[in-house]
Amino acid sequence: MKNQSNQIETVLNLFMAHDGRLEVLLIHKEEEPYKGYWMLPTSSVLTSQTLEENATLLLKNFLSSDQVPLHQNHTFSALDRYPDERVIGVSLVGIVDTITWQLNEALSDQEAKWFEVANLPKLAYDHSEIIEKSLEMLQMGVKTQALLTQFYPADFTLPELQHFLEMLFDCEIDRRNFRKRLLNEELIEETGDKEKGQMGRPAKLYRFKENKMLQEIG
Amino acid sequence: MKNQSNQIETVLNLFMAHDGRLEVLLIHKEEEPYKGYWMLPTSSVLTSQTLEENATLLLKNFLSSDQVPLHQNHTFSALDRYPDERVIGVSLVGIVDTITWQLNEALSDQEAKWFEVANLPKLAYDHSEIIEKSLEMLQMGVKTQALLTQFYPADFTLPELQHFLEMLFDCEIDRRNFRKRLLNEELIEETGDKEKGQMGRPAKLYRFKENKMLQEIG
DNA sequence: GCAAAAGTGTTAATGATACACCCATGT
DNA sequence: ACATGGGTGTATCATTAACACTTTTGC
Repeated sequence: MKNQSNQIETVLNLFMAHDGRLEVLLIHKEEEPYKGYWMLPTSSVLTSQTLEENATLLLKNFLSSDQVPLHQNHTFSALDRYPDERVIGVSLVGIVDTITWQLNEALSDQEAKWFEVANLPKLAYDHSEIIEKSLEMLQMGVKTQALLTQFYPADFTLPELQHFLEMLFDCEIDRRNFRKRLLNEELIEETGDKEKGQMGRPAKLYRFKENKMLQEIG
Repeated sequence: MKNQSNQIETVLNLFMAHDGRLEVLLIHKEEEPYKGYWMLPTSSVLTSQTLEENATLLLKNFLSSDQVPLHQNHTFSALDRYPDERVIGVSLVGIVDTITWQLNEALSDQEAKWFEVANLPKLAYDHSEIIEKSLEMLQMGVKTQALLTQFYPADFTLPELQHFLEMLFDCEIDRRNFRKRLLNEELIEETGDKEKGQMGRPAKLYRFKENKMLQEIG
């Protein structure tokens, strides 16, 4: 009972907001089991690493930056997670902002790709369930903590932000009230610049001012 | 890298609301390290168990009931959690209501005891940090999910409930507004009975009606 | 009848919702 | 000048916050 050993892995959920859409990074599985499926990146945890250290190393395989704060989520321990052995998976969620994001150039689209969350391919293992949980965490985090600023650290437009939230919470938000609220509560400020290259009137660019964040959306 | 093995334990956080106070179950450590300290119950996880199964077995050592739903919280992996080896600890939170609670009679006060959270003894390992995280989770859960009904499934008084929330969120709540809100939103109903044996006017007893729950407190 | 704690209503302020027209750009 | 999408203001409604006196019990 005392020296029972388990295999543990971290499961990395990297999310990005792209044009008001939510995307997740998946890699292509080249071997059985689940050959041809896509999956979240995973990595076995050594006894000399914390979960966060392990996942940060894993992250460096995919991004040019390792400055992505990771948020631990649920730990999955179902006996049939893997076909053969029991592997405990700890899910860690990272938010990649649109400025920092750079997929490692050594990786081809065949190997690793951003997928829109609303339109995922067949997923290996229990990764579909893991992503589901991560989405719940993102909703929670955007409401209560400052996760939104991690998606949009700077230079976002209000329509962009609005569409992102509408998608994440599957709801509709009134443009005028949304803008009014963010400005009245002095959460954001204009950068002075405007978006370019879109159709119609160009949108002003904003950034968040402080760390207080939206209390309720959706 | 593939067959790296880790030791995993569950860490059981049992909470109870008692007279509007929040209490946690601790056991007394009889051996080094941390001899004489108190700690949360823990149990090594076998490869044949899920975390929840393991913690449910652990729970049966302390309570006469095993009908306590467990809520998984954070997983702790710091390298120095234990003095000698690295043990990953998964924290699980259970809420014991005032009706179901029965400490296993084989246990003396020397072995296992409920402690008020505001007044804890010296804690072994990182259990102080673990309890801290659990409290955050309880706050969250009481706000958004129906965790409050798990603390008070039935026959509570409104002052009792109010004091519990005031303690948990470290805030003050107006009696009249609190009562009005719960009744207006039709969350609770009178049982018809009244509290007995207290000083002053006896309080009416209530129970929750449905599963919708308070949205915002504190 | 006195102390202790529970129960009750009204008003003011604040925040949320609903809604329609004008403005800046590219073609 | 027209199509596209972004920016703006006001009135109403709902929710929250503030506040003091009366009622029921035990002693």
